[in-house]
Amino acid sequence: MPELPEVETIKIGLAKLLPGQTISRVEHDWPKSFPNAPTDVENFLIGAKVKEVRRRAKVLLIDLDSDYTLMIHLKMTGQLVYRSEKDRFGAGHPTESLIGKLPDKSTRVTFDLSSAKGKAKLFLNDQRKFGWVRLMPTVEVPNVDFLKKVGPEPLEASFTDKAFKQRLLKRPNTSIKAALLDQTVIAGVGNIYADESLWGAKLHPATHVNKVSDRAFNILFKELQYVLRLSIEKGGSTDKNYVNAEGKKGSYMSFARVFRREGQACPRCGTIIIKTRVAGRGTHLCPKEQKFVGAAK
DNA sequence: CACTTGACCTGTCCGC
DNA sequence: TGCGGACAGGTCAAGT
Repeated sequence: MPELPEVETIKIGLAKLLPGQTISRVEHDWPKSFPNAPTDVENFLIGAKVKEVRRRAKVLLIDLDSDYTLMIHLKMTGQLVYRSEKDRFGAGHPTESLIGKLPDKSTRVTFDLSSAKGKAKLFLNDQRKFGWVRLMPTVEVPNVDFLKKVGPEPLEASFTDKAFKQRLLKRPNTSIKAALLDQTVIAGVGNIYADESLWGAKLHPATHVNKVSDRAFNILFKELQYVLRLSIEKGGSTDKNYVNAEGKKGSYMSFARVFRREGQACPRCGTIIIKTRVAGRGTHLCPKEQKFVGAAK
């Protein structure tokens, strides 16, 4: 569920909190959450100081002054929550907070941090255990399979409508929704923003890519950028358990037009929004405005 | 090769 | 109330 806007929101939060902090200890209770921890932690993690926090696609990168990087993928239910000692590591925030005392039963990895300002902890929580952290030399980051194959960032200024169309046409015979979700086509789009942008462009998610007109590509591009930017501004989407670096929810869901709004009125035409299945995913659409125009020839 | 489906997991919800 | 099964959806591996 963390998609581009959610991971970006966490990145913005951690970028204010982590740089300058030294990692003093790490614990993990689920080996798959931190596969290479045993071999590299002592030498390259403990005692290292955080230099910078970055994001690429849905991946978070925490660069350390040991020239190692923590690469983190939250997959579906991952949370990365920072608590300072002042917060007693878990009093919780009075408002907007989804989680209370930490660690909780979904905590998989705990990093202890220290700086001149005091002690803190960073918790990787993950109910479903799909997420992971890996430690690797910073220079190796670009060579990780996923990052070698992943497509361009949709909000980069250099990413144009022309490039958008070109990338999607890499998958001419699949549905436009499957192409949007394909991380090797474009980085960072998941189920929420695929549905939201397709509604914006009045495109049926099952429309085959080679049936999409130039005009529709251009509108879809603008709509995708719009929903991603709006969501970052609103702190992301909290559907079930997404929270930012401070444990707070994002509010995009109250601005969503179709996602999780089956049974409600389409904001443009009033038709009841339906939920169906496209590209193996739950898919929300307005059946009047998003007509299926036919499969590829 | 292009594309789709299943596995990885756990919590929640729905029907019986 | 309890219980089985479907469902949630990011990515990789396996299948068509």
